[in-house]
Amino acid sequence: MKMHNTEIAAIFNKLADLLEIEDENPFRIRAYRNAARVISSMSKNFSDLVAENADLTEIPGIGERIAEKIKVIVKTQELPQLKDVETHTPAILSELMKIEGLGPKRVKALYNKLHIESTKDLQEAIKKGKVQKLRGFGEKTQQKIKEGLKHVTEYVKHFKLYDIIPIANSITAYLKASKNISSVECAGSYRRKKEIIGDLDFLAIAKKGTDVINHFIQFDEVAEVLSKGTTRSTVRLHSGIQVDLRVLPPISYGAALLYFTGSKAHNIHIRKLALQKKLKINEYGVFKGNKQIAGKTEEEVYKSINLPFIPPELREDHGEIEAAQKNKLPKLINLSQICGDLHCHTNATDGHDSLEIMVEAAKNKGYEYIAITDHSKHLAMTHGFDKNALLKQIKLIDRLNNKLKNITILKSIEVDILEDGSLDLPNSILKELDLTVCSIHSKFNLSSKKQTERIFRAMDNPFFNILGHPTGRLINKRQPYDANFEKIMEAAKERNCILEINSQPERLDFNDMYCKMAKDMQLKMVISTDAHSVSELDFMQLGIYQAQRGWLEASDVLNTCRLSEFRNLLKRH
DNA sequence: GCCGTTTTCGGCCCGACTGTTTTCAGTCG
Repeated sequence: MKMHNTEIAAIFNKLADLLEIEDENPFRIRAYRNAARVISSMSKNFSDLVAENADLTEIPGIGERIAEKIKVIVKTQELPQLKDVETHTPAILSELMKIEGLGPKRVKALYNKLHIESTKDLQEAIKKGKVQKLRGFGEKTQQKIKEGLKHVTEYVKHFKLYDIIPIANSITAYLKASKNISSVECAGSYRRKKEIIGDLDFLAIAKKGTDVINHFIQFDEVAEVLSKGTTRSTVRLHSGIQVDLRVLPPISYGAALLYFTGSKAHNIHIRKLALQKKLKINEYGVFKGNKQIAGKTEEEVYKSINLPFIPPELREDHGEIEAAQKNKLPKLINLSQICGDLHCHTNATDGHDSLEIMVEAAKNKGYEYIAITDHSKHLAMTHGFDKNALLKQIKLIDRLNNKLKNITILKSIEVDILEDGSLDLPNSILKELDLTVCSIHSKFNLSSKKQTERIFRAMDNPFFNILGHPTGRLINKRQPYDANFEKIMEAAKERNCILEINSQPERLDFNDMYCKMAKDMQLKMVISTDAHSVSELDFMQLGIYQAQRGWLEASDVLNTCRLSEFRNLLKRH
């Protein structure tokens, strides 16, 4: 069994939870949590790193001790130290820590005084009113834990960015309508454009906090007010998402925006740099002693520690601060640079709109080209094309291209990669096309070796151009298929094949880490929508966000090129 | 347990809100 990075990280997080309950050295605990974060955000698999005998201590946050532990975990699937801890602190207690309102101290008290080891024990103790009698707990705390217990299963879900956008917009509009508020920004992971959002963090600039907070909690969608002070409040909406609002004066706007945008790791790194310069950064500003020397804008804060502005999409402490220090931040790609969409379906297979309507919509977006990529026959449920159906579409496109002005339709297909790595249609027809998008839609469960070789073989076909949704993952639903994506990237580079960033909200595939890895390897990429209707052509923005998080510049993405150049870059040899 | 343009020892980001307390601990972000 190959351990995945998330599983290794989970072991360190669990160890950290249990040691926290045992009141261990908080810095050691922080080191474990930090390592867990680093491990889960690495694009390269630690099992492979260990197999290659790589020096893990070169990774920031991983020292000799943790490196040793990782090796043990990879080899034995467990960590003896965790087993030791579990002999006096049951592992299940780390589950209780996930309940809102319960931290290490309270979990410890519940375990020591009431022998509570499970959510069921906890429910019963609450029913009997035992919890509120514990020292330091009280009636309200017991009630809060009772509520927390309800939500632990109900709301332990994360929201896809696309689903959150309209919610964030409606809250922004609602807050902006208040005349007490001079500006509003949705910060947090939303501003960093993460694919998954846990909660929303709003920042409002106003002279008086109380009026703003009172306005906020009266928002229609608010189901429950979790906390409410003079400058800060937390609510839960009917949709289940938690929303924080923080109110600050204009002089702190930049510092606050930086602080609430995160990520936490980015902020910690920034603050450490400030300390080296004998400065203190908090959400109110940059301070020298007691004197505020910056904070009105984010630029000001960065400048105070000799850094240029760092775009929110990069703020993960994945090297952006070091890059900024060397003045080597990427010039991130943006939507206006896209010249065409290279993955679209029509109602000839499983799309909603006709070819003509899709093309017209692409033209209205100002695109110079659009590739029509209906499915191939293997996907029977989509009424995928056989050779004759594709031929018919090719002829239709030829006719349309003769009539159309200002846009060119590229003849294409999303052809299935079959189990043996062959493509679902013969080369005799593929050679008539301008390009192919080749994708896996079946047999997701092959072994890593077989899956990797399947894709190698597909890429060996001279008519293979773009690998569609390369990892096959569906956010919150399906893991990427087991394959060695680093080797696949190397193979793509050797063969001059292209990788797709699929902009469908539940795919966003490649993810940010693979994008960055592909950029570092100087691979060619395209950003496509996989649109099944006219409205889905708008998904391009989501793909752009993902590319920005992956540090991509226009020069990394082929569909920022004009048509003639794009055609040249498509050529395999 | 990690890390180093002040360090191989001695630091480790910083503040708001709540509830249970009579001055602060616990939790959260």
